[in-house]
Amino acid sequence: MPRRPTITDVAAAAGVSVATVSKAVNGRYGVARETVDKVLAVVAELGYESSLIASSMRSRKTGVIGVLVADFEPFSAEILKGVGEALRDSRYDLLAYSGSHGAAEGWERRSLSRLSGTLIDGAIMVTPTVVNVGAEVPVVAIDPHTGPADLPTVECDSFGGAVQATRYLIELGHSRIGFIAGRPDLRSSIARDAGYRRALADAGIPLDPALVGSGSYQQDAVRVAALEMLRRPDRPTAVFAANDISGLEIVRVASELGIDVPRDLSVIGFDDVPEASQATPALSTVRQPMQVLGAEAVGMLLGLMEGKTPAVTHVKLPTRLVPRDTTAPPP
Amino acid sequence: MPRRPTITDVAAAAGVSVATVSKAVNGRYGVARETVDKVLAVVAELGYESSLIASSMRSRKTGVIGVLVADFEPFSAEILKGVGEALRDSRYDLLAYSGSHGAAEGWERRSLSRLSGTLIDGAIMVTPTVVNVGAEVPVVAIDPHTGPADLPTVECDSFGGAVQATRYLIELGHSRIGFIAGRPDLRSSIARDAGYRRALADAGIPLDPALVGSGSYQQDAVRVAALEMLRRPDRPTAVFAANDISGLEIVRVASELGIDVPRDLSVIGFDDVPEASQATPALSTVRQPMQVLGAEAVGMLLGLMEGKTPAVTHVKLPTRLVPRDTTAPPP
DNA sequence: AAATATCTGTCAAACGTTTTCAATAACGGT
DNA sequence: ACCGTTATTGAAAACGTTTGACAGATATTT
Repeated sequence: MPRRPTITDVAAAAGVSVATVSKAVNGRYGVARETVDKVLAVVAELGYESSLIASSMRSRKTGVIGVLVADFEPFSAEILKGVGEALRDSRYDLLAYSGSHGAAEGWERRSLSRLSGTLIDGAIMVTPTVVNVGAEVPVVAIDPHTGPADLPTVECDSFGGAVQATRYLIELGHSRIGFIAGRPDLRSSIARDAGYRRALADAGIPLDPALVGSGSYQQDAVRVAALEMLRRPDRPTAVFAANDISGLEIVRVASELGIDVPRDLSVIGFDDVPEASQATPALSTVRQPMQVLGAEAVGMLLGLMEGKTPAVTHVKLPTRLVPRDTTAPPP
Repeated sequence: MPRRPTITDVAAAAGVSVATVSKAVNGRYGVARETVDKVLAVVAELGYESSLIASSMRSRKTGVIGVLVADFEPFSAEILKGVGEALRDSRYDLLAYSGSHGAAEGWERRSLSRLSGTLIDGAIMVTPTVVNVGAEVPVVAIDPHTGPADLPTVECDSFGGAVQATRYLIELGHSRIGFIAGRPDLRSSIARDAGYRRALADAGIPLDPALVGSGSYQQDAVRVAALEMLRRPDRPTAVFAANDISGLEIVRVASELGIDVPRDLSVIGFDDVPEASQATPALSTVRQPMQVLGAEAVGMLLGLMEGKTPAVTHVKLPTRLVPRDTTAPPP
């Protein structure tokens, strides 16, 4: 059990004081060139690395950024990827913390308070319900579905994306366009609904309430809504789904009903989850640049951590239309 | 900026010494019942939480377990989920660290050495190439593709799973069964190959080298191999792919060649990635219980951390056959 | 009533750093 | 030779906690 060498060991081996070692290692001013070299040589030889704990203790900085995710699902994973990437060449480490499942109400706040100021220098929350944080460290929220509006936030332009998707269907020639909504309590979901209505209104197409189903982002709810909508004699020729999971389910339902996609029915989703491109036929959708979301959040957080109040505290990233094989002109 | 209260604040407010507070908070023996109550009341009132950093400093324990993942992809995410779940009711926190991408060779070792003994009490490695760790903390590897054999390891029974899959095809009545291999340098890949051969041998079916293609787990390599195999006049009636990605690609190739799956060709994969069940037709496969992998690793690691040398250092989890829509009796 | 055991609580020393400040050495200018 | 700079180094304090040794006070035994 070779004990990890401490700064004292290095100091002894190099014949200098610990203070000098510390300065040399951290590149502080006031150490002779040759002393630095000598110390560094010993450091290399002994394989010394300063203890994150001990240095944090003194300097009140841990060099760790915490990401709170509700769960390790694909969406969070993509964001984590982006965050990790963005952090790669900063001097920060990434601590991903999942409080998911059985956890009692309010775990976000508790986790945050437990970690903040003691283990992390800043936090990014990727949790649907964002807490009104009383944290001692800067916090940025990614795509919060609900929560206080004063928290610095990075999200996608759900409204714009929905307009884009709907308009695309309109431009293909569709005029009977259905919509499967998401969970009515989520901000993004509401925005997508609004975008759909706006695009319709812009094109002068009246909204037919019979073509709006509620899916709640849940597979069976979507199935029910889709079945009902597609069985109508005046069924839509195209459907916009508030997310890809819903979109894929609609395609499945259509195929069960013998409706050919995209010949008889166009379907477009939202998110561009990995499954969307894997499916057959590949789902047309609106891409959320999730990795960019993460990166953006990092940029914002780093700014906050340096004490500067950033000009913008609410970033909205543009979405991109990704036409694939489930959309075509109406029959 | 309300400074977070320290143990000193609590001690002052409760009119006792810091030592007593520490003992009360940590439930140590030797402090009167009513004193504990008094202290705890103050703690609650002030919202005191001990500094992870400071306590780690003294007690040499951080209460954090690190998971090193190569990348935040679905596979890792599932494992993280399992690990997080298993850690939920232990007193440990989870630190996920990704060293992916551009990182230079050997990042695993460096990250581990940087974190170990200073920020984490134990580590789980979910990296293809596992380092010959000189870490100061216990380490468990999950499904290492390569690396030293003396490291405690948790993995799936690739061999058994491959036997299962192949035997299943045989039982359906197939006898010309192809195999698309994975990367020849990975342990799991080799085991799947061996399992395939074993099942064939057990059934007295001679191995036809023409029916074994090398896919390397890469989409285009799989495509080439599959094309070649399926264009043969004596093409197989079933194919076992070393992983789902390969399996899905084979289905795709088959459909391009006008070969109906599963009527004219059965395909079975390995892993049960989310896409497998989403695809149409849904891919038959062999499921790796990834969340269980994570949980198992946690159990092992916790044991190691308590100093006990566990009876088994190499756990092999059973896989489960998941028949879906790409397998059927031969024509 | 004395001796001893049991219980509580406090003191002070660690843990490995960083950082401030004073001490020393070296140097150039007069 | 002396003094004022400047460059380099080391001593010591601080960060917030845990913990072992110890002292005082009660309670128990003889």
